[in-house]
Amino acid sequence: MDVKPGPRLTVHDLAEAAGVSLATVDRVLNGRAGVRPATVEKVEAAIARLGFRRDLGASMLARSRTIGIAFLIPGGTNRFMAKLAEAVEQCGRDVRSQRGQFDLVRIPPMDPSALVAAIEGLDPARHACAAIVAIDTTEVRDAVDNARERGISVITLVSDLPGSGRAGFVGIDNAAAGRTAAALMGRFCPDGGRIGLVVGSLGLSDHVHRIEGFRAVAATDFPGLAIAGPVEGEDAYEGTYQATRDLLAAHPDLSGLYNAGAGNAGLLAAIEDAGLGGRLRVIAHELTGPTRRGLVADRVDVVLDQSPLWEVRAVWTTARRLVLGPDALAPAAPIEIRLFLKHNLIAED
Amino acid sequence: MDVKPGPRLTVHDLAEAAGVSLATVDRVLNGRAGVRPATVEKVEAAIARLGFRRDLGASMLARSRTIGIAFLIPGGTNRFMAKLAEAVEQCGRDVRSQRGQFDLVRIPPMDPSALVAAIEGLDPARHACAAIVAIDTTEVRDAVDNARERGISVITLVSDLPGSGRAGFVGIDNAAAGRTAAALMGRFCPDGGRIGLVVGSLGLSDHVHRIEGFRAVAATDFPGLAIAGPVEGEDAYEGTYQATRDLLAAHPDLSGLYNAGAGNAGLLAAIEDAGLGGRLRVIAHELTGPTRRGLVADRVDVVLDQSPLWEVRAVWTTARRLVLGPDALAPAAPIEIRLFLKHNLIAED
DNA sequence: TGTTTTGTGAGGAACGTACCTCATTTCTGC
DNA sequence: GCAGAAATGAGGTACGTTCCTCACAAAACA
Repeated sequence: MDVKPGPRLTVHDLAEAAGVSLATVDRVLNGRAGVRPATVEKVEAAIARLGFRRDLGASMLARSRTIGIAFLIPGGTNRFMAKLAEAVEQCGRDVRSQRGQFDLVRIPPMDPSALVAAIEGLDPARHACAAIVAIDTTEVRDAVDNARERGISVITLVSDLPGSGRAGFVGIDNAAAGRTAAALMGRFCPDGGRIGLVVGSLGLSDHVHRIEGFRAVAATDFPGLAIAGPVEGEDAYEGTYQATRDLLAAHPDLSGLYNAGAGNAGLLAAIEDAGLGGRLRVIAHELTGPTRRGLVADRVDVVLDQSPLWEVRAVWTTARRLVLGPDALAPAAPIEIRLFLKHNLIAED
Repeated sequence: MDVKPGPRLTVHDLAEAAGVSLATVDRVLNGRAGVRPATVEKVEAAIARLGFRRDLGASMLARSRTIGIAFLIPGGTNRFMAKLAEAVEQCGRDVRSQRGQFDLVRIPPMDPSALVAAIEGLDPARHACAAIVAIDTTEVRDAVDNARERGISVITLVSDLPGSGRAGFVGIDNAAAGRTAAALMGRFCPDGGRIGLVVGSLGLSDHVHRIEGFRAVAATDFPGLAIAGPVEGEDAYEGTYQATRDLLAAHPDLSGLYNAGAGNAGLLAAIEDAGLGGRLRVIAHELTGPTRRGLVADRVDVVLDQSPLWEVRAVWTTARRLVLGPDALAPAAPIEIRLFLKHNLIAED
């Protein structure tokens, strides 16, 4: 598989090397029917031998097709979702020069019916793909399967919908995130103690997986740790404030809090109002305004983050692969769990 | 700046909107001379108004030019450099469909003259850019400036060469990495103690910056911490083994080690041979075989990592911007300091 | 043997941009 | 008002791929 460094390898060279015509090469390359298996093999052998990769720019140009992706992102006050929406806008600007077309739709948060309605309202002619932050209910699952039949590939984003007909998932391994949080919390509380758990909703699979991961490592690696909760804060200020306040009141001995959901501003306010600021180990998710300020002020110890921008880019890569075929492009790298302390904070991205 | 969703915006539309001819639009877009400032402004206003972005694929196609990048990567046993070389190969395969051509050259490690010779041997006709892992000496600096004059843009990778004519730097903020390491080490050693510092060489600016960052935070935030070293391990097994062994012998009271360089296998072997395995807090750089195994075996507490693959991709983005102009493409995001504990380890990338 | 069916070849027209030549217009300085 | 320079317009070709149509050959059927 030695690759010529000289003039660019084209489909013409490939046809010649395979001993077939350009038309046949094209049929093989684009998976069109009407080619004998033996001939397909000849062409594929030549591709491997020459190390041929089609010119993606020319390919997209000739197709004269833009890749439309609808991003269905929950609205409301959730800061992470706001950052995600921002990332869609930013990445959307960048991909326009690669024939990408992102459309951002904010939908009511925590509302399966609204999500279903949004999915069903999509037009396959305009959007080859949809990226959704899944809510794990049967109706959503059905809507995803239905969209697939209508010709819309659905990619789940941040929160997955396993077992459905989604074309892919872009997001972190939430169980691993929960395990990591537990490992850090265990280190930060060497004398044991009780840790309070907070989530947005137990209907969100990402939050549930985090809690499960946390519990698992806490039980095996740090038997000295006790657990309270989880309580649900609805991923918003008020709900999280109240849930945290009640949790702190019920367990005055708490030595740490792990918020697997959003609503960090409310959580931190409740801690402050209880006069516990700085005396609790706090681990939270997503680097946003409140968590960033919390790190700097020593009110948050560690933030686990998934980069919205990377996630949107991964959706783009996944969608391109769906349209162009898996051979045209390398798959998107898995999204990583980023750990932030006060000292390795990065500038806004 | 409302963007039409309909048919794709082309240079023709742009010409019409600006009230000029296609030729003039072309002259403005590609920075050619012979256009009145007022006309340039008209075109740029139209670009902004329509939100025009040229089709990168068509652009590269018409240019009929491939972007050649030479990667000058140190050879030897350094595992990180091996991963970097691997990333060049992998990313090189992917970018071929975008008219990229990566050439990997392994050069003798820690050898400024070899690096200089490699730079001077580059052919501007073949390589528009060179990515080098810089060694901070005057001769290297001169070679970079010289290459620039010959028409080769040099991008420094991993280790920077500030003040030289390099076209950009791709790598982490090493001082911030050192500060982060110190913050973690301080938390892990709440009772103070002495921390041993190891580097590959004090001639490598990245290692030096890490040490400086570590010292700064240790001094201000953790006055209880004392420091031994740094000792130099030459970024290889034997040197690092001996340097660590001597350090441990000279300071039997050591409570932690921070290796700002490579040679982690040697470092861990020396710890094990001294019978200190598991009793020292160890913070190291770069997620490679030895550090990964060290994490799993509880011999390494934290690994700070820069992703070679991201770095190579960032070089590609930077090089494309150099060739296509800064407006054609968003700049590469800064490389992040990744923190790995046992629990958030990722699969090989 | 003739007639479908299926596989293959030949050729050409897009796609959006770059870059070339040549003609024409508009600005300079005098 | 004129020569000369500078700015602009008009129109073409090329890049590598996709996707057509049409013709022809080889296999399958009767």
